[in-house]
Amino acid sequence: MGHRCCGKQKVKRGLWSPEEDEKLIKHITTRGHGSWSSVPKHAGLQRCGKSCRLRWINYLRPELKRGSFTPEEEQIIIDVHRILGNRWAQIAKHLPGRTDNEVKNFWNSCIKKKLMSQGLDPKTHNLISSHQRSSNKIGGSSRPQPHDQQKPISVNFTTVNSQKKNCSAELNSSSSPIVTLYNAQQPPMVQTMATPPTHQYHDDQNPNAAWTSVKDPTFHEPSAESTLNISSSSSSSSMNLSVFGLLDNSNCLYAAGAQPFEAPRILLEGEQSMGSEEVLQQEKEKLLDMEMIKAIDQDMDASLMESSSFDFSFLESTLMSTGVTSHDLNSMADFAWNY
DNA sequence: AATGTAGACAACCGCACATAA
DNA sequence: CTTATGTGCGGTTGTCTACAT
Repeated sequence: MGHRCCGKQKVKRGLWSPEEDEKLIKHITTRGHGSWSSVPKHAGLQRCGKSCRLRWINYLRPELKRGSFTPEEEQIIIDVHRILGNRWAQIAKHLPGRTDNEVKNFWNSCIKKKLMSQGLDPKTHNLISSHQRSSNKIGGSSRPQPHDQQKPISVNFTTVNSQKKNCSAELNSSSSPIVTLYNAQQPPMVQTMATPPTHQYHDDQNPNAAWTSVKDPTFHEPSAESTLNISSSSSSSSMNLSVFGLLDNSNCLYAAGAQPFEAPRILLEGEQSMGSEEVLQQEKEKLLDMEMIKAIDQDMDASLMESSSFDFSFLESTLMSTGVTSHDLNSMADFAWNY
């Protein structure tokens, strides 16, 4: 039987036998994989190189962590997915010992359903309108959601229990922030959250140490004045500008590949113009943002706003280099506004 | 007990990209 | 510059198992 990637050779397909596994492990541990296409020949396997590579990466590698996902891992997957979308390989990099395939399967079989049962679109992490849900049959449930027509809406990730025995990674009420989400059909709005975001920390020196959730010290309680409406004509992009630092705290919207665009600054009632020190501080922050945007710009073309063509791995490395880790993404993505 | 169904996971397929010839 | 080859990735399909009818 032929195989597309191996041409004429007849190769075995389907599940791997323990004997095949043994051969592959023996070969790779003693000689390394080198060129994957030559592995089957040298290891005495009737498989294609691609299949050997996949088997090794997804199943046989010694550093792989087996077993159910922990609640912390699940939270990381949700957080990173909110930013990166279906970039499973990138998401898996945040979870040592997990493979992209494993993450993808876990997402499709478990997390996706949880989100949908909460009325959230697993693609955008936004609330699904009742119309969308009934027409798309998302979640398979027609249970009406009282908040469908509202925005913004606070959704607590702790409300849904696992329906399957294997979904061991329950969302943890103590570590899950209340996230403010917006109906994608409504004009975007930036609003502070009802509760402070939490950051999760982990002792890098001690991999076995438990994750701890800490309230974001920079969080300020919402005030009536802090709600800000932003209108836009763009309708297709789902990019979260706040995540990218494209919108800074002085209403400065940064366009890709262009100089920052200073939106008209309207003083709120009772607000006083800033002193020179405040201005300096804001300029400093703006510069930091610009540094990051400049770095991103180097790797982005004019189609930045098409999320499909955006280099997320570069963004990630940029975020990392500025000290932002995946565990900080909770608070970053909490101000999700999509259009 | 037999059959159907859904979920979990493993594996495959096709495409895109990088690099060497 | 073009072509061939290898690798990585995301989407999809296949298989096994547990549970329901």
